[in-house]
Amino acid sequence: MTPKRRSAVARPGGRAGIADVARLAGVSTATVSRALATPEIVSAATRAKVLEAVRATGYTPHVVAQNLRGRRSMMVLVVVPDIANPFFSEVLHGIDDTLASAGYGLLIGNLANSAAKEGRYVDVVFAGQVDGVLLLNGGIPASNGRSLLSAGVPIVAACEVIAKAPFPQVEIQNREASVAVAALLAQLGHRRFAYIAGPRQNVLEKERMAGFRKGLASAGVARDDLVLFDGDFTFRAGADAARRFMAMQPRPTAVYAANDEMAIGFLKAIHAAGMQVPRDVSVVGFDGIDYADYAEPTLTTVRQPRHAIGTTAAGLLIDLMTGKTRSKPTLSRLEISLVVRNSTGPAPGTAAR
Amino acid sequence: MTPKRRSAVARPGGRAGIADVARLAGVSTATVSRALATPEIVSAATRAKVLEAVRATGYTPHVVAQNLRGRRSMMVLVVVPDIANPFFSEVLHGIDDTLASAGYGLLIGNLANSAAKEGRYVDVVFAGQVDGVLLLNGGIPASNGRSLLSAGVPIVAACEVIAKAPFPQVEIQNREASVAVAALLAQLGHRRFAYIAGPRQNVLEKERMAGFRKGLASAGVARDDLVLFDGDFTFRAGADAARRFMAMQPRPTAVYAANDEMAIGFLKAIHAAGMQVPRDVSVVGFDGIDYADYAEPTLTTVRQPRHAIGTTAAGLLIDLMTGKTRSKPTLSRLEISLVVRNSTGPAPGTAAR
DNA sequence: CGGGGTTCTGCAATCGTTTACATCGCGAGA
DNA sequence: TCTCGCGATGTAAACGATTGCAGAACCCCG
Repeated sequence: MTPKRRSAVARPGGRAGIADVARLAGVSTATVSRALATPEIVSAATRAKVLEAVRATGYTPHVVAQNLRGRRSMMVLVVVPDIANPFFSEVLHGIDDTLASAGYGLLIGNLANSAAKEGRYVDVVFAGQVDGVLLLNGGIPASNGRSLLSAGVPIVAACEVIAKAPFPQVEIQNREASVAVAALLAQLGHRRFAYIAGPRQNVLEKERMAGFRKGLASAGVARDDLVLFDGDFTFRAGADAARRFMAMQPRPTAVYAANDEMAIGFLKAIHAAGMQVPRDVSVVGFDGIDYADYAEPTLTTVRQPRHAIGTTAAGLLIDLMTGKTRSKPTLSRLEISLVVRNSTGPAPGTAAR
Repeated sequence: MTPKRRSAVARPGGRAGIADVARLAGVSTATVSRALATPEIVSAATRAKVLEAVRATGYTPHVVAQNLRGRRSMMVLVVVPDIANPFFSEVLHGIDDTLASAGYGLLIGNLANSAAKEGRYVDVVFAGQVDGVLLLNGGIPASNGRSLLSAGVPIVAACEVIAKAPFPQVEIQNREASVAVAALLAQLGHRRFAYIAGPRQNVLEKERMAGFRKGLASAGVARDDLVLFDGDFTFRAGADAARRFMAMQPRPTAVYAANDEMAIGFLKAIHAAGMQVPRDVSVVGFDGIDYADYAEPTLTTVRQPRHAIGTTAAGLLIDLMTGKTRSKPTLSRLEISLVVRNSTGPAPGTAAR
């Protein structure tokens, strides 16, 4: 008889749908929907009936269906170079906090430092799976000719700024911080320097190196008195630099690394070779990861507001997604602070002041 | 005239839909769908026409709509205690690798060590937003009375095993490893020990402590010769333990920490107080995070196959989601290895052998 | 008692796909 | 020639919600 009959409480196999609730409450599905989405427009009596039925059935709206109709997914894609990097994981944390409290879910696009995966995430965006994208990778991903830009989805970039990008970006004062590092070291009496670089095409790297150069120049240091080591932001790169450093004669007395991991790798290797920090050489890092305060000796570094970078970027994206603002190429610059710890000291042969 | 007419190529405002493709190719939407999903059942000529139209329109299937019809979301929720923890981020990496290559997206549920957020993620699951859940937090989340278990979604747990859970789990040999640590230390001549614990209710903590106790007992160490420090898996907890350690007289000669971060925090604080490792005290950690090899001295630790934990768990979940297997309470145990580095040495007063 | 305005509710279209079922055309076997 | 079978395609009903529109019920007032 009753064709397509469903149990009044819940379908045998699955979850309760809005129709089940409607039937139990004796109203239409439209009313159920309204009772939940805009309670003020249904009568108190009806609302009570519906809520009771919702309770009885254990109904939860099916988000996928809501999204389809509403043409939104309440989901944000975050493209991150390396999820295992402690710097990014803290930024992610900030992003998650802000997004979650606005009701958005976080879809993680981990590049694992292999740019080839970018295409996959572009497809995700074109497939309408997300309402916005947060780029932490310093580039605009593309997939067989389609740029992410043409997907018509709000975008915000953070950490690694993208030149001429038509959307808001959040960055920190890389250059200013590096100038300050140079000033600190010069003031301690250092005259010969080394710099452990990140990947050369990386924006952060360029800014940090440029700032360091500029700071040294203002301190009257000759260009020749700065030696460069190549690196890739890993512990190992720092250790490798240390080996090359040890082979030099005379050696620089102060080393600035483009991030903390390389600085710590350097510290470790230099120690193993029998040198003392900061007696023989001063070392400065960048980022302010937790571990920097537990290195031996504790690392002087530039502390980035990692959590704030995340919340700021996420906030900008939410404004874009909700239509509160329109996408414009703006640049938010967050302040950083130089935290001086025990890996820096007076240059060898200088009287402690 | 033509009611509801759409541009033949793409709607002015938005993306091309399957109807646009169908119109351009001169076939029905059903055929377009089939040409893309099951190419072998459409004629070669039609297939070519459709593919050409797809190219011309730049059509990408709308995943949300596909999901609605297919009653799947191709999305997995991972509940992780703390995304910023380097241990978990590497596990996540493994999970991501496996899931991504099977076409699943990764939805991150970061607890940020505040269990209150659990409820939110349970709701996500009940809302049909994910096809499966990966639990790394050692508990089954619930939201106002509804347990995740009743959501009818495949679940796999990893890292922190959940007692009597009705689904597959992946863990490592915590107990065996701790026995091995005890044996190593005893063999080095140590007789008085300290253990820096994790949160007492944590399963890993219980296993590690139990194993250590067992190992010490087999080595003939009296129960009184083990002192316990409380901790919570952070650097700071290790440093705090060190302060209490320094105040003791006589002091233990070997310290085992339930994870690497605490071991490194301990190392650091002990050093700052003027003691030498391993001359005055030996230290062992657990996890094998990258930092451990860059601590001063390099840390002896138990290395977990973090990436493999992730891939294994994800693999089990995929089997469940695709119906290849049915959920059963199984336990996969992954091997770990003891990596002996420079933070361990003969007990003070023992002749180096 | 009728008219006009609220307030609440229901009907049905809609979002963009997939897919069960029906249909069509065509070649082959009877 | 009729029928059967089969491959290729189209039609339309899902999937599970939201929402524009219109109708019903009610209230207030003249």
